[in-house]
Amino acid sequence: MIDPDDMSRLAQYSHRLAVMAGKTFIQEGEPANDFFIVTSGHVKIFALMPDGRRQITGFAQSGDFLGLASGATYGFSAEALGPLALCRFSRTGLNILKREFPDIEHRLMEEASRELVQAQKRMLLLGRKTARERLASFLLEQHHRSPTREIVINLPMSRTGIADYLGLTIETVSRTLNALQREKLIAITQVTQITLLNLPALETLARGG
Amino acid sequence: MIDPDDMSRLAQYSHRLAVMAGKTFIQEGEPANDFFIVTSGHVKIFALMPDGRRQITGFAQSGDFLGLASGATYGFSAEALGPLALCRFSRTGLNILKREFPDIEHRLMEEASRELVQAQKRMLLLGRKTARERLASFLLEQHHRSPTREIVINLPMSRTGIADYLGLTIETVSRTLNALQREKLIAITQVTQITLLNLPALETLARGG
DNA sequence: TCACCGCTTTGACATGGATCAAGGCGGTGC
DNA sequence: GCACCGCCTTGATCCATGTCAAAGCGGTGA
Repeated sequence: MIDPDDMSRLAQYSHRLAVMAGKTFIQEGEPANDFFIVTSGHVKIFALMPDGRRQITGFAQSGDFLGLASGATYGFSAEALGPLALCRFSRTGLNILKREFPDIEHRLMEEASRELVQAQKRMLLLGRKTARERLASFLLEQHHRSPTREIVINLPMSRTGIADYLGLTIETVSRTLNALQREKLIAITQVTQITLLNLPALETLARGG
Repeated sequence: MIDPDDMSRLAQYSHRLAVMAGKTFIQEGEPANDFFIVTSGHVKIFALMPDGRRQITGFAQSGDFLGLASGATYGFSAEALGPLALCRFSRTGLNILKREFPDIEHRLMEEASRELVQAQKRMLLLGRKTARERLASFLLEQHHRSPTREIVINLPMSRTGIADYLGLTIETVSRTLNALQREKLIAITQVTQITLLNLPALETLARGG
Protein backbone atom coordinates (compact mmCIF):
# COMPACT_ATOMS: atom_id res chain seq x y z
CA MET A 1 0.00 0.00 0.00
CA ILE A 2 3.02 2.24 0.54
CA ASP A 3 5.56 2.30 -2.25
CA PRO A 4 9.21 1.57 -1.40
CA ASP A 5 10.33 5.04 -2.37
CA ASP A 6 8.05 6.74 0.14
CA MET A 7 8.78 3.98 2.58
CA SER A 8 12.38 5.09 2.91
CA ARG A 9 11.41 8.73 3.41
CA LEU A 10 8.86 7.70 5.95
CA ALA A 11 11.51 5.74 7.73
CA GLN A 12 13.15 8.99 8.88
CA TYR A 13 10.13 9.72 11.00
CA SER A 14 9.58 6.25 12.30
CA HIS A 15 11.11 3.60 14.48
CA ARG A 16 11.34 0.01 13.45
CA LEU A 17 9.87 -2.35 15.93
CA ALA A 18 9.80 -6.13 16.27
CA VAL A 19 7.07 -7.89 18.19
CA MET A 20 7.13 -11.48 19.44
CA ALA A 21 4.51 -13.94 18.27
CA GLY A 22 1.44 -13.82 20.48
CA LYS A 23 2.20 -10.46 22.03
CA THR A 24 -0.64 -7.99 22.44
CA PHE A 25 1.08 -4.75 21.50
CA ILE A 26 -1.94 -2.45 21.37
CA GLN A 27 -4.39 -2.42 24.24
CA GLU A 28 -7.86 -1.03 23.77
CA GLY A 29 -8.37 2.10 25.84
CA GLU A 30 -4.73 3.14 26.05
CA PRO A 31 -3.77 6.58 24.77
CA ALA A 32 -3.42 6.33 21.00
CA ASN A 33 -0.01 7.94 20.78
CA ASP A 34 1.31 5.83 17.96
CA PHE A 35 0.38 4.82 14.50
CA PHE A 36 1.79 1.72 12.80
CA ILE A 37 2.49 0.26 9.41
CA VAL A 38 2.92 -3.49 9.26
CA THR A 39 6.12 -4.39 7.43
CA SER A 40 6.00 -8.13 7.89
CA GLY A 41 3.83 -10.67 9.63
CA HIS A 42 0.15 -10.77 10.50
CA VAL A 43 -1.89 -8.94 13.12
CA LYS A 44 -5.18 -9.83 14.73
CA ILE A 45 -7.36 -6.83 15.62
CA PHE A 46 -10.04 -7.39 18.22
CA ALA A 47 -12.18 -6.08 21.02
CA LEU A 48 -12.69 -7.81 24.35
CA MET A 49 -15.44 -7.82 26.93
CA PRO A 50 -14.67 -8.07 30.65
CA ASP A 51 -15.82 -11.69 30.80
CA GLY A 52 -13.57 -12.68 27.93
CA ARG A 53 -15.95 -12.57 25.01
CA ARG A 54 -13.89 -11.60 22.02
CA GLN A 55 -14.77 -10.12 18.64
CA ILE A 56 -12.11 -10.06 15.99
CA THR A 57 -12.80 -7.01 13.86
CA GLY A 58 -10.14 -7.62 11.27
CA PHE A 59 -6.64 -8.60 10.36
CA ALA A 60 -3.70 -6.62 9.08
CA GLN A 61 -0.70 -7.78 7.10
CA SER A 62 2.35 -6.42 5.40
CA GLY A 63 1.64 -2.95 4.02
CA ASP A 64 -1.49 -2.34 6.09
CA PHE A 65 -2.01 0.59 8.42
CA LEU A 66 -2.82 0.12 12.04
CA GLY A 67 -4.43 2.81 14.10
CA LEU A 68 -6.81 4.52 11.71
CA ALA A 69 -9.68 3.63 14.03
CA SER A 70 -8.43 5.71 16.92
CA GLY A 71 -9.56 8.81 18.71
CA ALA A 72 -7.72 9.88 21.84
CA THR A 73 -7.41 6.24 22.84
CA TYR A 74 -7.21 3.04 20.82
CA GLY A 75 -10.60 1.57 20.06
CA PHE A 76 -9.23 -1.95 19.68
CA SER A 77 -6.49 -4.32 20.76
CA ALA A 78 -3.92 -5.84 18.42
CA GLU A 79 -1.94 -9.04 18.74
CA ALA A 80 0.92 -10.42 16.66
CA LEU A 81 -0.13 -13.73 15.10
CA GLY A 82 3.49 -14.65 14.45
CA PRO A 83 6.80 -12.80 14.53
CA LEU A 84 5.96 -9.29 13.48
CA ALA A 85 7.77 -6.22 12.20
CA LEU A 86 6.28 -2.73 12.35
CA CYS A 87 7.09 0.87 11.66
CA ARG A 88 5.91 3.06 14.48
CA PHE A 89 5.06 6.75 14.04
CA SER A 90 4.16 9.08 16.80
CA ARG A 91 0.86 10.85 16.16
CA THR A 92 2.60 14.18 16.12
CA GLY A 93 5.25 12.84 13.76
CA LEU A 94 2.49 11.55 11.53
CA ASN A 95 0.89 14.98 11.46
CA ILE A 96 4.17 16.54 10.39
CA LEU A 97 4.46 13.92 7.71
CA LYS A 98 0.99 14.61 6.43
CA ARG A 99 1.98 18.20 5.88
CA GLU A 100 5.22 17.24 4.19
CA PHE A 101 3.84 14.48 2.01
CA PRO A 102 0.21 15.24 1.22
CA ASP A 103 -0.01 11.97 -0.65
CA ILE A 104 0.09 10.19 2.65
CA GLU A 105 -3.25 11.57 3.61
CA HIS A 106 -4.67 10.24 0.33
CA ARG A 107 -3.35 6.81 1.09
CA LEU A 108 -4.70 6.87 4.60
CA MET A 109 -8.02 7.97 3.23
CA GLU A 110 -8.14 5.18 0.67
CA GLU A 111 -7.34 2.60 3.29
CA ALA A 112 -9.93 4.07 5.63
CA SER A 113 -12.55 3.86 2.86
CA ARG A 114 -11.70 0.26 2.18
CA GLU A 115 -11.93 -0.55 5.86
CA LEU A 116 -15.27 1.17 6.18
CA VAL A 117 -16.72 -0.81 3.28
CA GLN A 118 -15.38 -3.97 4.86
CA ALA A 119 -16.81 -2.97 8.24
CA GLN A 120 -20.29 -2.50 6.84
CA LYS A 121 -20.21 -5.92 5.24
CA ARG A 122 -19.19 -7.38 8.54
CA MET A 123 -21.98 -5.62 10.40
CA LEU A 124 -24.47 -7.21 8.02
CA LEU A 125 -22.81 -10.57 8.54
CA LEU A 126 -22.72 -10.31 12.32
CA GLY A 127 -26.17 -8.79 12.70
CA ARG A 128 -28.19 -10.74 10.18
CA LYS A 129 -26.52 -13.81 8.72
CA THR A 130 -26.95 -17.41 9.89
CA ALA A 131 -23.99 -19.58 10.83
CA ARG A 132 -24.02 -21.27 7.39
CA GLU A 133 -24.08 -17.92 5.64
CA ARG A 134 -21.26 -16.61 7.81
CA LEU A 135 -19.04 -19.58 7.05
CA ALA A 136 -19.80 -19.39 3.33
CA SER A 137 -18.98 -15.67 3.38
CA PHE A 138 -15.79 -16.36 5.28
CA LEU A 139 -14.61 -19.09 2.92
CA LEU A 140 -15.28 -16.89 -0.10
CA GLU A 141 -13.42 -14.03 1.55
CA GLN A 142 -10.39 -16.29 1.90
CA HIS A 143 -10.87 -17.42 -1.67
CA HIS A 144 -10.89 -13.84 -2.97
CA ARG A 145 -7.79 -13.09 -0.98
CA SER A 146 -5.76 -15.46 -3.11
CA PRO A 147 -4.42 -13.66 -6.18
CA THR A 148 -4.93 -16.79 -8.29
CA ARG A 149 -8.40 -17.50 -6.92
CA GLU A 150 -7.36 -20.94 -5.77
CA ILE A 151 -10.29 -23.15 -4.82
CA VAL A 152 -8.07 -24.86 -2.26
CA ILE A 153 -7.79 -22.45 0.62
CA ASN A 154 -5.52 -22.59 3.62
CA LEU A 155 -7.22 -21.20 6.69
CA PRO A 156 -4.90 -18.68 8.32
CA MET A 157 -6.30 -19.33 11.79
CA SER A 158 -7.62 -21.91 14.22
CA ARG A 159 -11.27 -22.71 14.88
CA THR A 160 -11.15 -20.30 17.80
CA GLY A 161 -9.98 -17.57 15.45
CA ILE A 162 -12.74 -18.27 12.96
CA ALA A 163 -15.35 -18.33 15.73
CA ASP A 164 -14.20 -15.01 17.17
CA TYR A 165 -14.15 -13.51 13.70
CA LEU A 166 -17.65 -14.68 12.80
CA GLY A 167 -19.35 -14.18 16.16
CA LEU A 168 -19.90 -17.92 16.72
CA THR A 169 -18.55 -20.67 18.98
CA ILE A 170 -15.91 -23.16 17.90
CA GLU A 171 -18.45 -25.98 18.09
CA THR A 172 -20.79 -24.23 15.69
CA VAL A 173 -17.91 -23.53 13.32
CA SER A 174 -16.88 -27.18 13.37
CA ARG A 175 -20.40 -28.52 12.91
CA THR A 176 -21.27 -26.06 10.19
CA LEU A 177 -18.14 -26.83 8.20
CA ASN A 178 -18.96 -30.52 8.42
CA ALA A 179 -22.52 -29.84 7.30
CA LEU A 180 -21.22 -27.95 4.26
CA GLN A 181 -18.96 -30.89 3.53
CA ARG A 182 -21.84 -33.36 3.77
CA GLU A 183 -23.72 -31.22 1.28
CA LYS A 184 -20.72 -31.33 -1.06
CA LEU A 185 -20.22 -27.58 -1.06
CA ILE A 186 -16.71 -28.00 0.35
CA ALA A 187 -14.20 -30.70 1.19
CA ILE A 188 -12.19 -30.48 4.39
CA THR A 189 -8.89 -31.87 3.16
CA GLN A 190 -7.01 -31.02 6.34
CA VAL A 191 -8.03 -29.19 9.46
CA THR A 192 -6.76 -25.91 8.05
CA GLN A 193 -7.25 -26.66 4.37
CA ILE A 194 -10.59 -26.57 2.60
CA THR A 195 -11.46 -27.11 -1.04
CA LEU A 196 -14.39 -25.17 -2.42
CA LEU A 197 -16.38 -27.65 -4.51
CA ASN A 198 -19.37 -25.54 -5.50
CA LEU A 199 -18.57 -21.87 -5.77
CA PRO A 200 -21.93 -20.74 -7.17
CA ALA A 201 -23.81 -22.45 -4.34
CA LEU A 202 -21.44 -20.94 -1.78
CA GLU A 203 -21.95 -17.50 -3.28
CA THR A 204 -25.70 -17.83 -3.19
CA LEU A 205 -25.52 -19.03 0.40
CA ALA A 206 -23.17 -16.23 1.41
CA ARG A 207 -25.43 -13.53 0.12
CA GLY A 208 -28.43 -15.14 1.73
CA GLY A 209 -30.45 -16.60 -1.15
CA MET B 1 -18.29 19.18 11.12
CA ILE B 2 -17.73 21.63 8.25
CA ASP B 3 -17.49 25.27 9.25
CA PRO B 4 -19.82 27.75 7.53
CA ASP B 5 -16.94 29.60 5.92
CA ASP B 6 -15.67 26.52 4.10
CA MET B 7 -19.24 25.51 3.49
CA SER B 8 -19.78 28.46 1.19
CA ARG B 9 -16.58 27.81 -0.73
CA LEU B 10 -17.51 24.19 -1.05
CA ALA B 11 -20.87 25.25 -2.41
CA GLN B 12 -19.22 26.35 -5.66
CA TYR B 13 -18.35 22.78 -6.41
CA SER B 14 -21.57 21.23 -5.31
CA HIS B 15 -25.24 21.05 -6.13
CA ARG B 16 -27.89 21.45 -3.50
CA LEU B 17 -30.33 18.64 -3.45
CA ALA B 18 -33.60 18.02 -1.65
CA VAL B 19 -34.86 14.52 -0.97
CA MET B 20 -38.37 13.52 0.02
CA ALA B 21 -39.01 11.71 3.28
CA GLY B 22 -38.67 7.98 2.86
CA LYS B 23 -36.79 8.10 -0.42
CA THR B 24 -33.85 5.76 -0.87
CA PHE B 25 -31.40 8.03 -2.65
CA ILE B 26 -28.32 5.79 -2.56
CA GLN B 27 -28.58 2.19 -3.67
CA GLU B 28 -25.96 -0.32 -2.64
CA GLY B 29 -24.00 -1.53 -5.65
CA GLU B 30 -24.57 1.49 -7.86
CA PRO B 31 -21.51 3.35 -9.18
CA ALA B 32 -20.29 5.65 -6.42
CA ASN B 33 -20.13 8.77 -8.54
CA ASP B 34 -21.20 11.20 -5.85
CA PHE B 35 -20.28 12.19 -2.39
CA PHE B 36 -22.68 13.98 -0.04
CA ILE B 37 -22.78 16.26 2.93
CA VAL B 38 -25.99 16.34 4.89
CA THR B 39 -27.16 19.91 5.41
CA SER B 40 -30.43 19.17 7.15
CA GLY B 41 -32.46 16.17 8.15
CA HIS B 42 -31.55 12.60 9.04
CA VAL B 43 -30.37 9.67 6.98
CA LYS B 44 -30.56 5.94 7.62
CA ILE B 45 -27.62 3.95 6.25
CA PHE B 46 -28.19 0.25 5.75
CA ALA B 47 -27.45 -2.94 3.87
CA LEU B 48 -30.09 -5.34 2.61
CA MET B 49 -30.17 -9.05 1.86
CA PRO B 50 -32.20 -10.45 -1.04
CA ASP B 51 -34.85 -11.84 1.31
CA GLY B 52 -35.33 -8.49 3.01
CA ARG B 53 -33.14 -8.89 6.07
CA ARG B 54 -31.85 -5.44 6.85
CA GLN B 55 -28.89 -4.21 8.88
CA ILE B 56 -28.72 -0.54 9.69
CA THR B 57 -25.05 0.33 9.87
CA GLY B 58 -25.47 3.91 11.01
CA PHE B 59 -27.20 7.24 10.76
CA ALA B 60 -26.09 10.58 9.42
CA GLN B 61 -27.37 14.04 10.27
CA SER B 62 -26.64 17.65 9.55
CA GLY B 63 -22.91 18.14 8.97
CA ASP B 64 -22.11 14.48 8.41
CA PHE B 65 -20.44 13.06 5.33
CA LEU B 66 -22.03 10.38 3.26
CA GLY B 67 -20.04 8.19 0.95
CA LEU B 68 -16.75 7.65 2.75
CA ALA B 69 -17.40 3.91 2.71
CA SER B 70 -17.29 3.58 -1.05
CA GLY B 71 -15.02 2.00 -3.57
CA ALA B 72 -16.10 1.95 -7.20
CA THR B 73 -19.67 1.31 -6.08
CA TYR B 74 -21.59 2.24 -2.95
CA GLY B 75 -21.26 -0.33 -0.20
CA PHE B 76 -24.55 0.66 1.42
CA SER B 77 -27.98 2.14 0.77
CA ALA B 78 -29.21 5.40 2.25
CA GLU B 79 -32.73 6.57 2.94
CA ALA B 80 -34.09 9.94 4.04
CA LEU B 81 -35.81 9.59 7.39
CA GLY B 82 -37.63 12.88 6.88
CA PRO B 83 -37.35 15.76 4.46
CA LEU B 84 -33.68 16.00 3.69
CA ALA B 85 -31.26 18.50 2.23
CA LEU B 86 -27.87 17.54 0.85
CA CYS B 87 -24.87 18.93 -0.92
CA ARG B 88 -23.77 16.65 -3.71
CA PHE B 89 -20.21 16.57 -5.03
CA SER B 90 -19.08 14.54 -7.96
CA ARG B 91 -16.12 12.34 -7.08
CA THR B 92 -13.97 14.16 -9.58
CA GLY B 93 -15.10 17.51 -8.17
CA LEU B 94 -14.24 16.26 -4.73
CA ASN B 95 -10.75 15.32 -5.88
CA ILE B 96 -10.23 18.82 -7.27
CA LEU B 97 -11.43 20.23 -3.98
CA LYS B 98 -9.04 18.09 -2.01
CA ARG B 99 -6.19 19.61 -3.93
CA GLU B 100 -7.50 23.12 -3.48
CA PHE B 101 -8.39 22.85 0.20
CA PRO B 102 -6.09 20.33 1.81
CA ASP B 103 -7.99 20.81 5.05
CA ILE B 104 -10.86 18.93 3.54
CA GLU B 105 -8.86 15.77 3.46
CA HIS B 106 -8.11 16.21 7.15
CA ARG B 107 -11.76 16.53 7.93
CA LEU B 108 -12.65 13.53 5.84
CA MET B 109 -9.95 11.60 7.61
CA GLU B 110 -11.18 12.60 11.04
CA GLU B 111 -14.70 11.59 10.19
CA ALA B 112 -13.49 8.30 8.73
CA SER B 113 -11.56 7.60 11.94
CA ARG B 114 -14.59 8.31 14.04
CA GLU B 115 -16.71 6.04 11.87
CA LEU B 116 -14.16 3.25 12.09
CA VAL B 117 -14.08 3.42 15.88
CA GLN B 118 -17.86 3.35 15.88
CA ALA B 119 -17.90 0.43 13.44
CA GLN B 120 -15.64 -1.65 15.65
CA LYS B 121 -17.87 -1.06 18.64
CA ARG B 122 -20.82 -2.15 16.60
CA MET B 123 -19.10 -5.31 15.44
CA LEU B 124 -18.54 -6.25 19.07
CA LEU B 125 -22.17 -5.47 19.83
CA LEU B 126 -23.53 -7.42 16.88
CA GLY B 127 -21.17 -10.35 17.22
CA ARG B 128 -21.02 -10.86 20.95
CA LYS B 129 -23.57 -8.96 22.99
CA THR B 130 -26.90 -10.29 24.26
CA ALA B 131 -30.19 -8.54 23.54
CA ARG B 132 -30.16 -6.88 26.98
CA GLU B 133 -26.62 -5.65 26.46
CA ARG B 134 -27.46 -4.34 23.00
CA LEU B 135 -30.43 -2.37 24.25
CA ALA B 136 -28.46 -0.94 27.16
CA SER B 137 -25.68 0.07 24.76
CA PHE B 138 -28.21 1.62 22.43
CA LEU B 139 -29.94 3.62 25.14
CA LEU B 140 -26.62 4.94 26.43
CA GLU B 141 -25.58 5.87 22.91
CA GLN B 142 -28.73 7.97 22.62
CA HIS B 143 -28.02 9.42 26.04
CA HIS B 144 -24.49 10.45 25.06
CA ARG B 145 -25.82 12.03 21.89
CA SER B 146 -27.67 14.66 23.89
CA PRO B 147 -25.41 17.62 24.60
CA THR B 148 -26.96 18.05 28.05
CA ARG B 149 -26.84 14.35 28.88
CA GLU B 150 -30.58 14.24 29.46
CA ILE B 151 -31.73 11.07 31.17
CA VAL B 152 -35.02 11.36 29.32
CA ILE B 153 -34.30 10.25 25.78
CA ASN B 154 -36.48 10.49 22.72
CA LEU B 155 -35.96 7.55 20.46
CA PRO B 156 -35.36 8.81 16.95
CA MET B 157 -36.84 5.69 15.37
CA SER B 158 -39.50 3.02 15.54
CA ARG B 159 -39.11 -0.46 17.00
CA THR B 160 -38.34 -1.72 13.52
CA GLY B 161 -35.53 0.80 13.26
CA ILE B 162 -34.08 -0.22 16.61
CA ALA B 163 -34.33 -3.90 15.71
CA ASP B 164 -32.57 -3.41 12.37
CA TYR B 165 -29.90 -1.33 14.07
CA LEU B 166 -29.22 -3.87 16.80
CA GLY B 167 -29.58 -7.06 14.79
CA LEU B 168 -32.71 -8.19 16.65
CA THR B 169 -36.44 -8.57 15.94
CA ILE B 170 -39.04 -6.00 16.96
CA GLU B 171 -40.56 -8.49 19.41
CA THR B 172 -37.26 -8.98 21.19
CA VAL B 173 -36.72 -5.22 21.34
CA SER B 174 -40.16 -4.73 22.85
CA ARG B 175 -39.83 -7.54 25.38
CA THR B 176 -36.33 -6.54 26.39
CA LEU B 177 -37.29 -2.91 26.95
CA ASN B 178 -40.15 -4.07 29.14
CA ALA B 179 -37.85 -6.35 31.07
CA LEU B 180 -35.48 -3.44 31.72
CA GLN B 181 -38.45 -1.42 32.89
CA ARG B 182 -39.59 -4.18 35.26
CA GLU B 183 -36.08 -4.19 36.71
CA LYS B 184 -36.30 -0.42 37.21
CA LEU B 185 -33.34 0.35 34.98
CA ILE B 186 -35.55 2.44 32.71
CA ALA B 187 -39.08 3.82 32.50
CA ILE B 188 -40.95 3.77 29.21
CA THR B 189 -42.81 7.05 29.50
CA GLN B 190 -44.08 6.96 25.92
CA VAL B 191 -43.48 4.59 23.09
CA THR B 192 -40.62 6.71 21.82
CA GLN B 193 -39.55 8.25 25.10
CA ILE B 194 -37.54 6.46 27.74
CA THR B 195 -36.15 7.66 31.05
CA LEU B 196 -32.89 6.16 32.23
CA LEU B 197 -33.38 5.41 35.92
CA ASN B 198 -30.12 3.66 36.75
CA LEU B 199 -27.22 4.82 34.62
CA PRO B 200 -24.47 2.90 36.43
CA ALA B 201 -26.38 -0.37 36.07
CA LEU B 202 -27.05 0.33 32.41
CA GLU B 203 -23.37 1.07 31.85
CA THR B 204 -22.32 -2.15 33.52
CA LEU B 205 -24.85 -4.06 31.49
CA ALA B 206 -23.80 -2.40 28.23
CA ARG B 207 -20.18 -3.32 28.65
CA GLY B 208 -21.10 -6.86 29.61
CA GLY B 209 -20.34 -7.14 33.32
C1' DT C 1 -68.31 8.75 17.10
C1' DC C 2 -66.63 5.01 14.93
C1' DA C 3 -64.02 2.23 11.85
C1' DC C 4 -59.68 1.61 10.11
C1' DC C 5 -54.65 1.31 9.98
C1' DG C 6 -50.08 1.02 11.38
C1' DC C 7 -47.32 0.17 15.08
C1' DT C 8 -46.53 -2.11 19.44
C1' DT C 9 -47.23 -5.44 22.92
C1' DT C 10 -48.06 -9.96 24.55
C1' DG C 11 -48.47 -14.94 24.37
C1' DA C 12 -47.40 -19.66 22.75
C1' DC C 13 -44.29 -22.26 20.52
C1' DA C 14 -40.16 -23.47 17.55
C1' DT C 15 -35.34 -23.57 16.75
C1' DG C 16 -30.53 -22.17 15.81
C1' DG C 17 -26.77 -21.87 18.16
C1' DA C 18 -24.69 -22.04 22.90
C1' DT C 19 -23.29 -24.81 26.59
C1' DC C 20 -21.65 -28.80 28.82
C1' DA C 21 -19.27 -32.99 28.44
C1' DA C 22 -16.78 -36.76 26.30
C1' DG C 23 -13.84 -38.54 23.09
C1' DG C 24 -10.61 -38.43 18.96
C1' DC C 25 -6.44 -37.14 16.73
C1' DG C 26 -2.03 -35.37 15.59
C1' DG C 27 2.25 -33.50 17.18
C1' DT C 28 6.04 -33.39 20.65
C1' DG C 29 9.18 -34.93 23.99
C1' DC C 30 10.93 -38.57 26.72
C1' DG D 1 6.68 -46.47 21.46
C1' DC D 2 4.10 -44.14 24.56
C1' DA D 3 2.20 -40.57 27.34
C1' DC D 4 0.83 -36.02 27.30
C1' DC D 5 -1.28 -31.81 25.53
C1' DG D 6 -3.69 -28.73 22.67
C1' DC D 7 -7.00 -28.49 19.37
C1' DC D 8 -10.85 -30.35 17.07
C1' DT D 9 -15.06 -33.12 16.65
C1' DT D 10 -19.21 -35.14 18.21
C1' DG D 11 -23.19 -35.83 21.14
C1' DA D 12 -26.80 -34.40 24.48
C1' DT D 13 -29.20 -30.84 26.29
C1' DC D 14 -30.49 -26.03 27.19
C1' DC D 15 -31.97 -21.51 26.36
C1' DA D 16 -32.10 -16.92 24.16
C1' DT D 17 -34.08 -15.28 20.52
C1' DG D 18 -36.91 -15.92 16.46
C1' DT D 19 -41.44 -17.02 14.52
C1' DC D 20 -46.27 -17.05 14.29
C1' DA D 21 -50.49 -15.28 15.86
C1' DA D 22 -53.60 -12.40 18.24
C1' DA D 23 -54.80 -8.49 20.80
C1' DG D 24 -54.05 -3.48 22.38
C1' DC D 25 -53.71 1.28 21.30
C1' DG D 26 -53.24 5.78 19.48
C1' DG D 27 -53.99 8.62 15.50
C1' DT D 28 -56.70 9.87 11.33
C1' DG D 29 -60.44 10.60 8.40
C1' DA D 30 -65.32 10.04 7.23
